[in-house]
Amino acid sequence: MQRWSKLFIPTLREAPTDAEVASHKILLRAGYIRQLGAGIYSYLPLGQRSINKICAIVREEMNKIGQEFLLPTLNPRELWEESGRYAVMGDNMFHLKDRKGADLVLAMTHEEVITSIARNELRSYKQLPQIWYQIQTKFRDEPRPKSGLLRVRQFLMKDAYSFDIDAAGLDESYNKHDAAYRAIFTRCGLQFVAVEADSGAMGGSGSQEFMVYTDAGEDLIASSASGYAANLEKAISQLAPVEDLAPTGDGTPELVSTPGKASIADVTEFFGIQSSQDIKCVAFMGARAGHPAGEPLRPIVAFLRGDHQVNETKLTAIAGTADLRPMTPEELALHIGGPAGFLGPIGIEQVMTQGSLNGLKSGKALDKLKGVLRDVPSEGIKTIVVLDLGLEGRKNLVCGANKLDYHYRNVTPGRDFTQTLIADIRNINEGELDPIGGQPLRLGKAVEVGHIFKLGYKYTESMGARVLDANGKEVMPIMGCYGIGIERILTAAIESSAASFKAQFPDTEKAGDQYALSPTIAPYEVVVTITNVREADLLAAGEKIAADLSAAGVDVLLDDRDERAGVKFKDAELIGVPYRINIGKKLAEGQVELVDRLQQSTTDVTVESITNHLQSLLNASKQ
RNA sequence: CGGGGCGUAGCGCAGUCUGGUAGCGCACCUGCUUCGGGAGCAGGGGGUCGGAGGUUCGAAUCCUCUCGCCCCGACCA
Repeated sequence: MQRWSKLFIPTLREAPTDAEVASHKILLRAGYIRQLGAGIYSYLPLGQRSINKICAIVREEMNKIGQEFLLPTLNPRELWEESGRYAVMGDNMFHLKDRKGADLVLAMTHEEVITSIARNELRSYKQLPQIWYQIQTKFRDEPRPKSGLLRVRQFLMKDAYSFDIDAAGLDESYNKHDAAYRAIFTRCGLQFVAVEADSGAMGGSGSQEFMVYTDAGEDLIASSASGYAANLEKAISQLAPVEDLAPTGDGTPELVSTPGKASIADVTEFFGIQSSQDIKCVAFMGARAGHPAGEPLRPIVAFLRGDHQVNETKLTAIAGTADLRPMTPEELALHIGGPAGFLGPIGIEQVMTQGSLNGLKSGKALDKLKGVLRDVPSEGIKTIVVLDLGLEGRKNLVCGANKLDYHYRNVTPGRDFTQTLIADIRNINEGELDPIGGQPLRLGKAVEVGHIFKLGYKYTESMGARVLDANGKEVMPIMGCYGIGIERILTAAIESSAASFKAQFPDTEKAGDQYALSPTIAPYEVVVTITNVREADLLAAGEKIAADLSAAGVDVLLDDRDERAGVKFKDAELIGVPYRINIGKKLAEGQVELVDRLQQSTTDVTVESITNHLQSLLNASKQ
């Protein structure tokens, strides 16, 4: 049992102006954290207790599948040069020199350190599989730290790495982490979704992010009732059928004068059509992925339905570029042949047309095409034309004529123009149906609390880790990596809870600061509030109840401060503890009040039964 | 790195335009009263105005430089 009167819990009545998001304000006001610099925070006793509880849960679950390490954060620069990440990380990594002038870095993650241990120690397939993890401070020189503990430069991360002899083994290690992560987040009281993630340039075979919906998040994810969930960068949907326009005249493309009609809205109004019956053109220049700067940029033109938005991550992956930027007017004229507002697919000189690669949509053929695109040098390259899947099979569309103040109608893909490839390159929209169960998709901001990723051979190859297999042949172990942001669990829990309180009491002035944590991660499971410590009966009863609870194994905080009841109630709520026992007037009748902040209920319980009553509540919450 | 905003007491803010040597609320300390939803009255302590330089008889206030923090964007294995 701990006594509030002896503790350091510096609560604030008002939040510092620097705090913008709910969790940041709450963490400051509740005395969990204090800021030292941009993206650098001290964890005060309450914050530390909560963090410790989260770490304990992570350890318990991770110990079921792996072994804990403690690894150095101070790393020699050479180690990161070996893996090739020294250059990749650039300014995102903190650099320093020791007294001899040797270059050191502060580790952002521990793939390099772990792999160096693996290559030195692992010799045989008999030593595999291994799952190694650590919970440590990581450093990232974020270009823009923000939102309290959500995006910081120094933070705790649980990082795990698996080494397996083959892909089947990696699948197993990956699945173990999937299960462990679900257990961890559930025990922490989080409502999460596991989404398919963009595996980036590495093209790994599997990658899942564990996300918690909150407006403070920086990612957009789509999910539906049938269990489909994906990052917007990966999400696909079923499109409702769209009625094609009836052909006019002889049904072939017809040039129409459309003076000044440069926007989708103008054009659809002019023709009296839906935006889904119009073709939108988005034009980019991009550097070929994996090639040195200085190579000429390549033109990439995307065509989508007028009511759809291009997803640059998808387009980047498809086109094999490292990045994209919009074309300048000069580039539009050169590569497409028309002015902005009147761009269209007819007449573009493409990198490849009508070839065997044309029209491929998925699978190995698509991968092959992407490979080919990557291998085409940029010198003198013709335009790469990408048609979004949403336009496949459509007829009699309206599009720009690549001529100022003119559009075409009766344009049919495949008949009137071809493309380099057809692919999914758009953002899904909320309300569209998911691809597996046909349920409406919900789109929302979310924060990433965990990520599991099939790494493959990236590090074992570059850093030279080898073991002998059963045939005595030297093979590379295959790796997976798996991260959890410890502070983000706390932050996400606060954000979610604060948001639901706010939704419930939209009018309450400070609803944004109302929240409650799961007892599993709250700094204390219960606060025993003696409403007036000057009344000997109340004081004695509170002491006894707190002592009993403590003896029963409950993590209890006794508010024995000589403060007014209102102050104590407010403080107890501020620190997010889910249960509160009020020792007050009803004691004369042998009763105390149990306030359940998660259920938002208050019940009278007899002094004799309060310990058992609370214990059963706590046990239920741990299921 | 681009755009915007802000640094005055522990927290929230006023004062800056129109220079005259710093003020309010909360918090803190003392006393009395009060005691179930951030108490009342009285008294009190605390800042040299982010930093440096300059202009001036005189600078929180004007000028120059600089440091820091927040927000939007870019970036984010």
